[in-house]
This record gives sequence, structure tokens and C-alpha cells, in this order.
Amino acid sequence: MTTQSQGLHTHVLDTLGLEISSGQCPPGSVLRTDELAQRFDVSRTVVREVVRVLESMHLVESRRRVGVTVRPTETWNVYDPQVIRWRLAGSDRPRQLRSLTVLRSAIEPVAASLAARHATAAQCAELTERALGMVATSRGQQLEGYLEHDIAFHRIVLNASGNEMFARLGDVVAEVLAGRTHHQVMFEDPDPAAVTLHVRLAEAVREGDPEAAERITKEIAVGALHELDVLAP
Amino acid sequence: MTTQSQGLHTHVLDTLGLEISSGQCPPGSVLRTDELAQRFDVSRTVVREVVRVLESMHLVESRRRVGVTVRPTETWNVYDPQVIRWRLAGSDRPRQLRSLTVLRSAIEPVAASLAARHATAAQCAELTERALGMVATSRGQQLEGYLEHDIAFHRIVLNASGNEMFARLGDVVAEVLAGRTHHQVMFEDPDPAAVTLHVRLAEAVREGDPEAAERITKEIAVGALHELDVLAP
DNA sequence: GTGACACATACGTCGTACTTTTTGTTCCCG
DNA sequence: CGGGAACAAAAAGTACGACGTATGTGTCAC
Repeated sequence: MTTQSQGLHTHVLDTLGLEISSGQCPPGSVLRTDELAQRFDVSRTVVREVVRVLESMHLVESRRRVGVTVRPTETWNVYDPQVIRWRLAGSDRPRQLRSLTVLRSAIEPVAASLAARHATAAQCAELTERALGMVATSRGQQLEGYLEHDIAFHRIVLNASGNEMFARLGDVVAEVLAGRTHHQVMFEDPDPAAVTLHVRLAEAVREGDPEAAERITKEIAVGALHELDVLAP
Repeated sequence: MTTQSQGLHTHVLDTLGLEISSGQCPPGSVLRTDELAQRFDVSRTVVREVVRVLESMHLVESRRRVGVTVRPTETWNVYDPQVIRWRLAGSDRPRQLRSLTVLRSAIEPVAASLAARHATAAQCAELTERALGMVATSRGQQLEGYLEHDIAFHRIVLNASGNEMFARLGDVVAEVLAGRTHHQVMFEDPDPAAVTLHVRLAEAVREGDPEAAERITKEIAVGALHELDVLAP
């Protein structure tokens, strides 16, 4: 699931990134390129490329004569979808999931409000379609199908906002929703109230009602936060 | 200002990143590693490392037998501070500045509200100090000093929110404010109303009043957006 | 104890050679 | 004339070895 050996680089990057963001290799610990090359049985070239990428994510810092140092958590590029995936797969998933959900609760209402103003007819149509899809898959253990519609739904809202920064948060939301469904144990069907709210949000956007769209999205966010409180440690 | 020749890698990365995000090398155009190596007079190794980093930012895609292709704008990691800096220095600065300011207007009110609940005494103290610093530098063409206090002020609010995702947006805000002061032609002293709002925000946080903090921050954001409307093409 | 100097070390850069994958072309057969 | 299979070229992917360079550390003399 993690990597299908589509290149040495990817494998080493994924492994190292996961190890760092999951807490082994704590901040301050040093790695040596030669050792890494030995450990993964690859050339130093590959390791160096990986280190450079990790460096661009501010996960590590490479200095002469000292080695590759793991940087403190506060400097990491936590908006990088790759980093998010690593952290969500790692140990402090609950904390991460909460941070991301709070972020969503700040962004998505505003995005929905903008979407109600700017959404095209096509976007409204697909939004409604996805909402109906969520209704259709909301019962009977069709979690995967529901997840797909849910992700698509929120992505459309974010795209329809017309703001590029919001739109690019679609991947983050997708990671959160997928993480919630897969990692969190989710035996039961989704909350019927949440499904209804999505349908009503689609309506509000279609009718061009920014205030309603914002209010409904806030309700969805509150529900998501509450859900986390119930299930988290 | 762009690069202090602290390594070949940095120089090539900065140059290429800027060229791509500024629109020359439009999406779809292909670059060859050998050509790049020739052009920058560096080894293929260096170019490959740069390409890998650019790839991790989703600015380019490297495929065998075809070369390094510039990816469409929608896929770029626009939350990477490096990318933001490049785009802000490039051609479509106005659009970018607007997107980022809208993002701020969504995030910062919520962050301020949380900060009013969670800020420590030390954070409150520094916040007040910075607000006073802004007052002190608000007249008489002390733009650089004002900018420094402004950045620090917003960074404290974001940090005090206690949410990691908000905190990490400090760099983004810093880039926006710096971009506004430096690139935008800013002859005049900052808006006195804005300065007052910052002082009042510091008070609201210190007094633990989330509603007021949120409301005041929204006003600051509205002012910033309005300022853009006045000065933008 | 302090300062300067030398040394060891691990990253930084380079050049080359070889491998792998993709793509475009050619050529044969139906 | 059309389609498919074999082939060839191109460009990235990987490996290896060498040397450059900065920099932490230890030593030595004062």
C-alpha cells in the first residue's frame, strides 16, 4: 500500500519520511548518507536526492562535517500532502487529525460561502449529484463508496470557491477523510444528520445563498469535531 | 537578494523555481537534464537533485525518455513557502497576494479566537509589546521597522492559537506582509485604523475575549482586502 | 585557562559508465 | 493498404570513484 517499488528513490524517501515523522529518528538525531546508502543498499546518489527532498520539506538539515540532522517538528512543512500522509500513518494520528479538522472548520465555511457566489451550473449539478450519492451510500456498510462521494463533494466546494489556496486544500481534506474512514475504526454507518447537512449545503450553493452555505458548513465542521472527541483518546 | 551563492544546488533551484512559477517555462514545456547542466555549468548530479526537489513540490514531473515536464498550475504545492516566495517575486503577484489575503481572512479570525482562550501570559506580554512597537513605527517612513513588528504580531497570534496548522501559517503571513511592503509600492505610512485594531486585538487576547478577538481580526482582514482593491490592477 | 593551528570527517560536486523504460519507426505479414 | 511486432534511439535512473571544501574537535604551546 505504501510503495509499489516504482523506483529506488521513492522507496527510500517513503521509508525515511515515515520514520522521521513517526517519531523514531527524533529531532536532533543525525543520519549519515553513507550509512543510509548501506542500509538501503543503494548508491549515495539516491540517498542524496532523498535527503534534498526531505530538506525541502524542512524535515532535515544537511550540514558539512556533521551529517543529516532531523529538524524540530515546528519547522516541518505540515501542509505538504506527503508529510500529512506520513504523519497520518504514523503514531500521533489523533493529534494530527484534530489539527487538520480545526483547520477545515476555519476554511471550509468561508470556501462554501464563496462557492455559493461563484459556482458554475456544472459545479452545482455535480455537487447535487455527489450529495445524492452520499445519501445512496449512507446505509448498509458502503463506507468506501460513501468516502468517495464525500471527498468529491468537498473538493467541488473548495474548487468552486474560486480561490486557489482553498482549492489546493482539496488534497488535505481528502487525506483527512480517508484517514478517518480507514485508520479510525468506523464500524457504523455515517451520521444521518451529516448526510442531510451535505444535501442542504448543495441546495444552498445552488440557490446562491452564501450565509446559509457558511452556516451549514460550520455545522458540518462542528459535527466532525464532535465525532473526533467521541472517538479519540 | 535572491541567492547568496551558498551552494550550487540552491542557486540552480532558485533560478529554475522562479522561472517556472513566473510563467516562462509554461506548463507542458519540457526541460532536459543535460541541457540544464550545460546551461548552469554544473554537473548532472546537481541538476537531478534540483529536479527531485521541484518534483516534490509538484512543479515538474520527470519521465523517462521524455524529460522533465512542467506540470499545470493546479497541481503545485502552493502552501510551500518557497513556492510562495517565487510566485510573489514573479509576474502574477497581484493575483497571488489576493488569494493569500483571502486565506488569511479565513484563518486568522479563528486563530485569534483560539488565541484569546489559550494564550500564555508571556505571549500576551509580547503581543502587547509588538502592538506598541507598531504604534511607535507607524509614522515617519519607518516601514521596515513596522513590518518587523507586524510580522511578529501575527506570528504570535497564530502560535498562541495552539493549533499546529495555524502556527505553521506564520511563514506564509510573513511572506504576504513582506511582499506587500516591498513589492507593492508603499509610499505612505500604514493606515492608522489598522494600527489601532492591532492594539485592540492585543487587548482582547489579553482579556480572554474570543468573540472580540475574532471580530477585530475580521476587521483587520477586511481592511487588508480593501487595501488590495485600491492598489491592484 | 586560552588561543591558534592542524587534522580528521562527512557532505558537496564532478565525470563517466551502465541500465531501464518509453516512444517512435520500420518492416513484415495478413 | 492496414495493423501489429520487432527494433533502435533517447533520456532519465542508478552506480561508483575521486576530489574539493567546510567545519567540528582535539592538541599544543604560551
